[in-house]
Amino acid sequence: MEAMTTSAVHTPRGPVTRKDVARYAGVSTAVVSYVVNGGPKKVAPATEAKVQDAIRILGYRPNAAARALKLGSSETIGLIIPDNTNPFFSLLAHAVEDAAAELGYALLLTNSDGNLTKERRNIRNLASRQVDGVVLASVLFEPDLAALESAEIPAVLLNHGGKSPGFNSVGVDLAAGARMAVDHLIGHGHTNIALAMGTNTGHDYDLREEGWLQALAAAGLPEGPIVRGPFSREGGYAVGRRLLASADRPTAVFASSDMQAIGILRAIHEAGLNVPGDIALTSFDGAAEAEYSWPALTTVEQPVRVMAEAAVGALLGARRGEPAAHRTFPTELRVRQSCGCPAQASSATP
Amino acid sequence: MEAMTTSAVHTPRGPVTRKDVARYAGVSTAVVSYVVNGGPKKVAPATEAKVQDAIRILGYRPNAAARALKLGSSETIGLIIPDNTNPFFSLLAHAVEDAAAELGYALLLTNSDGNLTKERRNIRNLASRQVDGVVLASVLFEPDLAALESAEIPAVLLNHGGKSPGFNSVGVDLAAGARMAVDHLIGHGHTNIALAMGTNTGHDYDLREEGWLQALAAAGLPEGPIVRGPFSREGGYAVGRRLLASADRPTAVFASSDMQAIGILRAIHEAGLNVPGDIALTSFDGAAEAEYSWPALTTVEQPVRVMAEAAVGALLGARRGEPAAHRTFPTELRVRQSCGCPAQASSATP
DNA sequence: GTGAAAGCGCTAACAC
DNA sequence: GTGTTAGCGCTTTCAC
Repeated sequence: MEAMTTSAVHTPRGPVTRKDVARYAGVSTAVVSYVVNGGPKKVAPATEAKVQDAIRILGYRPNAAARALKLGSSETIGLIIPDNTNPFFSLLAHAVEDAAAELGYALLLTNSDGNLTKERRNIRNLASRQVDGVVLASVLFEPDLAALESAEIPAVLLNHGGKSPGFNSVGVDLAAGARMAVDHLIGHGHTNIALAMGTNTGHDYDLREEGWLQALAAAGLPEGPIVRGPFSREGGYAVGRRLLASADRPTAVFASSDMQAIGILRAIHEAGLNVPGDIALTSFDGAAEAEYSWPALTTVEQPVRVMAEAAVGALLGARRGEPAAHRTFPTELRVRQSCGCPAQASSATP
Repeated sequence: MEAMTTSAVHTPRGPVTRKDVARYAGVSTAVVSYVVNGGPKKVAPATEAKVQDAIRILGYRPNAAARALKLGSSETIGLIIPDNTNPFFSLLAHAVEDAAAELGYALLLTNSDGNLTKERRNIRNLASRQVDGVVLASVLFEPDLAALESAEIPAVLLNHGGKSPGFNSVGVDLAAGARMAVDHLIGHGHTNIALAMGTNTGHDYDLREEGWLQALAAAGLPEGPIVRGPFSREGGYAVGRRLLASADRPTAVFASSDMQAIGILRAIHEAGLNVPGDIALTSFDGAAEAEYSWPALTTVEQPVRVMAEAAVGALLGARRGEPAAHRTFPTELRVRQSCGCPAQASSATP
């Protein structure tokens, strides 16, 4: 007698597949697909209910690998950044994750550690994983996207000048942002304004440097000293010490990233000097950390969330055949105290 | 005549598959597999060379989805954390990514934003994506792992007391770490030591609180004030202000995370008070940011990289049938200046 | 040492 | 509205 086989149906061995659901609900596997995906065919309400019950009771979850194989899409996007430990990139990663999740995509995170070999390996790895797109903050100005191209995987470059036609990119106007920060310092009456510039592996001329130059020139001010070092707290610290030791110590400095500014701040404190009294400081990025340094940093904020949404949008747009484009977003000056502006009266009451 | 069909072979339409490689190399698809995977069968050196050439020339990259479907493993692990923007978690994410990449696994990053609904959704999502394991820093003390269990996906809980037998977990001895931090403050002569405790969604009694209590009791000191707030800079700031406004203002405070300490530091600075002169401070986690605050934070450092490696190891071990276990790692006190210790002479010379 | 072929779970023609 | 079925690209058993 077959009467007891229902118990076997209740507990299929191993993971539950669409076949188990179909059997349990007494329908074909196609119908299960239609229900799960809401199409492409319509299903009678009664049937749908039976299937939904079966899914719930059996605890069925579609196998994403099978789906990816069939569809040629993993519903996943890849992110390649130098270091997700850097506040700017961690914010970006979070924003990209949110934007992707919103559309049902998951995020594969990879760090290149500013290392070209790793970046290449990550690109290849993501390509073989059938990601539907890659957001890349490259070490290089012209990254090697061959692996992605041959797999027809769209990519979007981050904070890239957009000089490579044919590639999607999103970024901010670095020069304009830098000008804002330097102009603000000029507005405070400074005439000897240094630049602490971050150094990248292969990038060419950074437009923040140009912005600094432009602002100085426009105000008829002489070029201040330039110090260069890594985009990191440590890099900023080293650069800050050099600046302090120089003969014509500047009265203000524009740092190309918040992390560098944080390091510079430490160097200044250690020297027993005061910010902004002895040296004023502005920087770039708008990291959360910049709001809690002492004094709080006046910084040029990048609209990271908007940029992340645009990046994910561009990726998915590219899949639908939209042409590559460069999208530039405006930055905003977050005025705090490191520049010399007075502290706002705190609205919080203890 | 078929002579010219080679040109068609050279440029297979669409993505290159293992079949194209086989045809080009004049072998069967099985042999291509053997070569790509280094087994399970041996291949003659000459044949192998032909296949490797074909792979290179055609630019073949294995399809991970097909492989995942066949093998039942995506060679991917999932990470669920409250917020990858928090330095502790961003460091963890980086370390997990490294440990996973080392073994050929990729990392699917998800943020729960401290939100139970999102955490659940992320768990289910990762389960359906056939991840080979999940590292979970849960909002709850007893997360709902049903989706993972039914899919037979191992999980490892992070910084979980290890009270749930049957679950893998990795963490540090929170009480011992807290004791270290508080003992150090006691060593500086403080007798009124407050606790700034972070609040989690569903976690029960946090052992850092117990450690603080134990240290005080062991020294015969009275219980200091406790203030509670979110594990964030903002939370710390609010809590700091409350502490400063209280009648018997403490002369020292132990904060349960670096982020809170950063916020407290701001509150103290704004009040025109001095750290460590007026109020000494120690905290917990060992974030990079703690080294660059002013003054630099004395903090209990968690060995994040080691923990990440252990977590990934446990996941893969579980796949091989190893029993679940709780691994506890030692913390270390990074002595800097917020506690009252003198600054080390800096070894760097500008 | 090499090849043929079954089948992983799913989608979407196409037939009814 | 529902069912049948052909593959997506890969791994691996089994035959040779």
